[in-house]
Amino acid sequence: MSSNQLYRGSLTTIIMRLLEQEGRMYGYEITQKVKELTGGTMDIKEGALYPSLHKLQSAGHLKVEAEKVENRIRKYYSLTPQGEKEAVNMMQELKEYMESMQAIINPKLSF
Amino acid sequence: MSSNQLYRGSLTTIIMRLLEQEGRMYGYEITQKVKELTGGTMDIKEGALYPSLHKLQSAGHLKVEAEKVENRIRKYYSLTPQGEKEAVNMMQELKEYMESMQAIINPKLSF
DNA sequence: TTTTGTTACCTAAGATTCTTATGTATATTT
DNA sequence: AAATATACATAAGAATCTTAGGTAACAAAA
Repeated sequence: MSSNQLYRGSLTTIIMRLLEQEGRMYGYEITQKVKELTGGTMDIKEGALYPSLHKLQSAGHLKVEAEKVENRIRKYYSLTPQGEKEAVNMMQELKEYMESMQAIINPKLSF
Repeated sequence: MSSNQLYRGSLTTIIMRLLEQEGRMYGYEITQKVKELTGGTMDIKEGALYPSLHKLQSAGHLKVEAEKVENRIRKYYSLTPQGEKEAVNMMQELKEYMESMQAIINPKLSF
């Protein structure tokens, strides 16, 4: 009981999961990847993304490397070892949340 | 694009869905039903539930009938006709959100 | 050539939605 | 007599979002 992220905080889970899969991404790339994967349904706002990245970084889950590409700065983020563990936890919590929602919206008939 | 409830607001969706299924429920009953359906994983807090019920009511999605049962007041909520429509919308949005999350955490291999 | 669009970062103000804490009251169980 | 369960409620604070703005480089269109 009680350990309920419920619906909030999916953005951090999305970030962590994408970095787990891709290894290394920069902020803008994350917004584009999410649009691509969801067929445009999800639109990560920069006003939400950048503060989230910074928070994950200061929590020690992400590390950052700035690079100049075509005369523009990119900040590449990747998981720290601690972040790898956290990513696993977040995925587990998301899974539980999804299963809980399924149980509510589509309950097993008890007979 | 842009129409993203994302993860927020699942509580209202849960309330609307349960009322769609059960027809008529009171607040405390909702908290117990959610615990039961999710095996205790989800614990709806009263501090979140009651304000949500009141908001849904003033939005015209719910109607309420107070009854005295065993010398205690219960407030039974049910969907208004407008609420029935809204419940369908919310379920559709939840479905899209769930599919989007699936697409992100478990992307189809493109080859 | 000026404006618009894309890439790429950022922050601040405000809105929304939650948790925690607290309160009232009745009934049952320990 | 005290604790637990039932049943409602609100307020303060925390967390997470949207909206709106800002900087800057480059490309394409008007």
